[in-house]
Amino acid sequence: MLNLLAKTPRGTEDVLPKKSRIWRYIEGQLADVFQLFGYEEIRTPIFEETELFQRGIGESTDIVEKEMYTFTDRAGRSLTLRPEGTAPVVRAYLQHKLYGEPQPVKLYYIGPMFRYERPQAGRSRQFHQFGAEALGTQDPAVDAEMIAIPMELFRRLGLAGVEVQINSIGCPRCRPGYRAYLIETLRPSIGEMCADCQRRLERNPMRVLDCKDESCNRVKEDLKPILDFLCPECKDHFQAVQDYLQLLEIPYVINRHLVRGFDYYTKTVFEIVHSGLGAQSAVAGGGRYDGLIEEVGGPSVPAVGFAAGMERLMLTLEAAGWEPPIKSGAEVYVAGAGETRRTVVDIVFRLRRAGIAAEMDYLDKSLRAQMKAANRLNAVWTVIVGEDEAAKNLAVVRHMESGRQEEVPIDTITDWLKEQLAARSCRGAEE
RNA sequence: GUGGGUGUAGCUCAGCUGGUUAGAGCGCCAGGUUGUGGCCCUGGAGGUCGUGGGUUCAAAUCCCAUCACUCACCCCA
Repeated sequence: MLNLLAKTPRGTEDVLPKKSRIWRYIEGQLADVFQLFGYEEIRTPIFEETELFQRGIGESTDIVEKEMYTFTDRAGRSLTLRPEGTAPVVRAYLQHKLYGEPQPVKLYYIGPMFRYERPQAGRSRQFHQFGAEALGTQDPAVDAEMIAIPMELFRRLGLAGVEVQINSIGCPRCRPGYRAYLIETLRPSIGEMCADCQRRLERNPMRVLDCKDESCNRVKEDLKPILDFLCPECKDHFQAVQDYLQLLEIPYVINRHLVRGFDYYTKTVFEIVHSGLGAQSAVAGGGRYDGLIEEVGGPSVPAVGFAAGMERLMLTLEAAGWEPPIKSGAEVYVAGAGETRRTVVDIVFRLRRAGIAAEMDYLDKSLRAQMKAANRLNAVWTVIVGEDEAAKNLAVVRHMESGRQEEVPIDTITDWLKEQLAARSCRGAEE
């Protein structure tokens, strides 16, 4: 269909104006919500030392094993396009010794992430996440905050039908016991499990809980949940997170099979899912990672975070029939008839300098075609400059919705329109 | 990496079992109104039928390959 050169690489896309308007709207709401919750923005590089992700996310995770965009620069360093946002934030926390500042440090980010995967609905190779990290506290109230932030954003956007799922996967003290339990209990019947689970049992036994294979699940029916194995500290913490969620009136369900793919998680893990997404049902996910900072060479500092997918969020909004509040393309269109080019250009630029969005024709079109364009742009007013009137310093100003029009002196047109538009937005604000 | 589906105009798609110059709706441009939008009417531009090969007198249509897109698995936002 198209020349390969006239095409974005697989798994990437251009965001054209129709969509970028939605992006900007959501990004605006996002900035407001983060501000309310006390988070400030951090912008980290788009690539990092490969080792940061290997150590942070975990050598045996799918991301590190087969999904990273890794390259060698001219000096022979191994660099990787960031596949997620937490490790870079933790790196920045250490690099700039933010642990020396008042704790917790609360940061948010938004930007592109890269994973080499087969694209499908809600999944691409370059995608965008926004997320937050709170470093330096183990207060379960912050765990709840990580769920409350995206929920508040969704509420503002009017997105219904999301479900919060939470679980606890314990800590280095209690999780090994559960892993051992799983391996011990399942190994005898390993032959009855699906191929995926046989592999999972070696690599990441907790993953077998998440399997969808029917026959395979019969073997696991009687398995005890990890919640039965939590140490007192983890148990209390999980209970406290739930208490806070109830206090905040955020509905949630406990998903005992929720595990998540990164090695760094401890205690609380959660996902926010939406049915409009197809197979990739999570719009947001996150959890606590009390061991990560130490793992990448820093002090032992507890932390929690979440990340949400921009494209996935927009898919859910689309599925729900959501439309962004869009401003019209131009407030005023200036049309010309006859030899009036200079006057038209003059009026347009004066309007723009006065802060009024103004547009004109650049293709020498007929007046009729210019009116069509004004209509398409949703212009509130159209200024029609005719030869005869212009000679008398006059122009016709037409209110597009009502068709009402009158003659206004050209040199007062900016103020006249300013007044009209201001009156209109006042009325709009009252309604 | 594995499996399924689909590639015809800018967009959404017709084109049956192969048969002249490949169509519709929407969009775009122009005109109907030589100085006035939305509705309506008329006309126009725009297509290597994804690409390459094969079968055939003849291929958008059948066969093969390839590429792209798409959905799903694995995994994740």
